[in-house]
Amino acid sequence: MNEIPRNPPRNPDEDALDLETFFPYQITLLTKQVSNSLAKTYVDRFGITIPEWRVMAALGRYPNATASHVVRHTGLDKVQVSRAVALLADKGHVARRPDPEDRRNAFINFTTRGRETYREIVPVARAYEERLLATITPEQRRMLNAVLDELTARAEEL
Amino acid sequence: MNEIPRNPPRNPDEDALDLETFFPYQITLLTKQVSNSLAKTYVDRFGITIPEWRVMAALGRYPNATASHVVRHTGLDKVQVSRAVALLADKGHVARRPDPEDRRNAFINFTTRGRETYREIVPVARAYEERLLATITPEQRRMLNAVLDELTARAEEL
DNA sequence: GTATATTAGTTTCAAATGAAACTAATTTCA
DNA sequence: TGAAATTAGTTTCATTTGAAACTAATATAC
Repeated sequence: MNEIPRNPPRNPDEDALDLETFFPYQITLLTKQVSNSLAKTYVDRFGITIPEWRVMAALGRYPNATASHVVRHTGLDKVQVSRAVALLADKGHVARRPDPEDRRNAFINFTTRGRETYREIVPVARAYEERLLATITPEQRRMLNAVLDELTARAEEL
Repeated sequence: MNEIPRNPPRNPDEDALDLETFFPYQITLLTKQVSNSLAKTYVDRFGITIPEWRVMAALGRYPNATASHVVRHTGLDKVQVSRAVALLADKGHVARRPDPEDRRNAFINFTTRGRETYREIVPVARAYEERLLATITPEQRRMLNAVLDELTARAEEL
């Protein structure tokens, strides 16, 4: 029989920190879980990565955006946006059109195919969120939403 | 004058998804912020990475742990633990002692120096968490804690 | 007007990541 | 027993990441 080694004794140090209740740890674990499931869904069902999905989400809201606009609306950095847009363009989901007024800019838009894919992904993303949040009350959802915004702003200050 | 390009028109698509209120997006942003600040603190002040800190946190709670125990208590995978432990050993923070009963196992423990470093980091980590959460009420903290646990369990199911 | 600085976006390079292969030790079972 | 399977932990390798360097275009300052 292959015995499972006993867990070592707990909390030898009075001031030991409990990782399980340490907020940065909790949120990191949850984010990893959520990102992995979503990434798998996006790749398996739509052949795109999370950065690509984020760019599409930004374009769904703010069409005819430049890469800089996408950066502002996705939390991705410019390198990630550049790469994600290039990949989406390869896949025929978006097209870039240079700005004749300032040729450093390029406006990014869905192709017909890209818009169709976007319209398929949105309900899938919403459904995932819905299932994830299904066990918490509407009141908790509101508070969670507000608290996350507050903490994100706070974290930027620190 | 270099004009800032206008933001493109908003919400052309009735069913467009708002990234800012999409839970997986919110939590990803917050986690990125928090991890980056903490990582910077740990590297600058203690010369260790987040995985190394997590291993130390696990050892503070569960001393004389094997790598498998550390995996269980940190949410890191075995590759990350193997590497983090190797780095901590190089830096003189931990030492490995083979289990004479089963020589596949090695017990990991703080060195004197490692324990001192751990005792310095804990209050810094707590202080960061405290400052981060300073603007939310104790009631919100409790709920946040409970909701994050609930959602992590839920995300594992999905 | 021309030189300098700035901006948009891309590419490069080095570090971080994690899946899969691997090594060594132990357990299982025929 | 001893061959096959399992387990602990490490190494390898391909991919992801982001900082910094770079290119091209435009704006600013002299």
